[in-house]
Amino acid sequence: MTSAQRRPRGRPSQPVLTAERITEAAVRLVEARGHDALTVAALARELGVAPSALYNHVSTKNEVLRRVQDHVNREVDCSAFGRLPWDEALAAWARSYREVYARHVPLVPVIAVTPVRGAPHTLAMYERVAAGLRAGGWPEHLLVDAVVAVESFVLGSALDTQAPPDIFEPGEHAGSAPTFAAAVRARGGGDAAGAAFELGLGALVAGLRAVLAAADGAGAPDPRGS
Amino acid sequence: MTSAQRRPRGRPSQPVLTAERITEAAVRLVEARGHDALTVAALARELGVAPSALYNHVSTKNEVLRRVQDHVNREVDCSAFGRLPWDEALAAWARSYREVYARHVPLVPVIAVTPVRGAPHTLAMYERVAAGLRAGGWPEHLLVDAVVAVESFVLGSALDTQAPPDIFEPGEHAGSAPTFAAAVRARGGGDAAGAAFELGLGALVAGLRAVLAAADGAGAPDPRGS
DNA sequence: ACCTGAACACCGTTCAAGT
DNA sequence: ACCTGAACACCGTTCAAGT
Repeated sequence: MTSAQRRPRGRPSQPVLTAERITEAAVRLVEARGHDALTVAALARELGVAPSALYNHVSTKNEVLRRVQDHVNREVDCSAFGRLPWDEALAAWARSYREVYARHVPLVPVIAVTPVRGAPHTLAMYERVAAGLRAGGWPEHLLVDAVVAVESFVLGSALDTQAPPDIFEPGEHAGSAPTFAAAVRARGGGDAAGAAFELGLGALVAGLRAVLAAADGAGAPDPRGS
Repeated sequence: MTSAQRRPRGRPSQPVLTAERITEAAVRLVEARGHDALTVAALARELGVAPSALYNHVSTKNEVLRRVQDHVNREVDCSAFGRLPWDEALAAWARSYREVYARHVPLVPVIAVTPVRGAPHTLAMYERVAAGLRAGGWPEHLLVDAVVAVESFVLGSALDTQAPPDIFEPGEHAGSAPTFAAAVRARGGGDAAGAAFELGLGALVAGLRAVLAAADGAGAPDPRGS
């Protein structure tokens, strides 16, 4: 069904413009010069064609973005599932996921709304996560919600990596926010976004353990410890 | 220091263009016609001036966006702090926060990187949250990380509200993702994004209760229940 | 001090014309 | 079938000229 297959005779000729080639060029461009550099004009330049030529193979720039996003998802490491208990594997997946999207922040709003059909690598990632959670005892009906919850936290945390280190410095209005200002001062230096992510990830995964235990049956211990 | 103060004599004259007025007009525009309608040209039109006139009062469109974001934060309901236990108040705050940013999705990447200095309403929100958590027993050094963790989850969940209902429908590649496809089918219909948010919020808050209990002292029960 | 109007350097996208 | 080149309808921003 590709245009290569529709080219049955004659010499192999020159490399042809395809959606796949456009995606690869877009990934190259983003990796080399960042997301701001990904314009239709730059993409066409990279491929040695006129900008309008691209529209014979993709219908919109957003389609290119969706293809890039699926491509980027291959970088997310799901290998911990099957090797570690589900909760540790989930945390490892979340760490890798966040790291990848911290390098591709403009794709965060894209992945949040892009259907998995037509995004094979994204689908493959979810399959590995789902299989790992099922093997860990998660019931089918809660599984997707649990994945989405972790994903929401991960993507929000990926955005947070872009915050300047002094984002919470209250400046001139410190007097009107004494409690918060003191808490900001008491916060450890260094990788603040990373510390918040680890705190939240630990809490979220612990809470999910409790959800699973409660779903498993009434004999499970009370996770609140009260 | 405002331009009104620098206008000591003469009649009150006509309403003057100020950063505050520009912000109000921007909020009006967004509320009436959505974020896509917020262009410099439309904003100038709303105010009855030439687009270039705005640059006498704000240095960039992004500054307008930051001002709108701070304004929007007033809508987030923090009233549960002081009225309810910290964990319930935190959950109520998170629900309101998500709801507001679900209506202002384009502001999500803005709030994630905007310093609180010069954002008085945002700072006031954090102060109420911080005071509520302190009263609930949270130590200063963990407080901001806990808030950031919840915020990351909230903002990710706000993005997730924009996902189409069939975002996880695997389509033609369902065969390569049987576990995930089955879990998607087993998922309840209705407000899927809402269900994932509530599952994650419950888990995150439960996990934070455990973090606090562990920080409070060695006598606290083991949250894992093992 | 602050507004206007023209201009600039971009965007993504369309489409008639070519081959 | 697919590419080029010109054009379109926008963007945000700058700046000389006015008052």
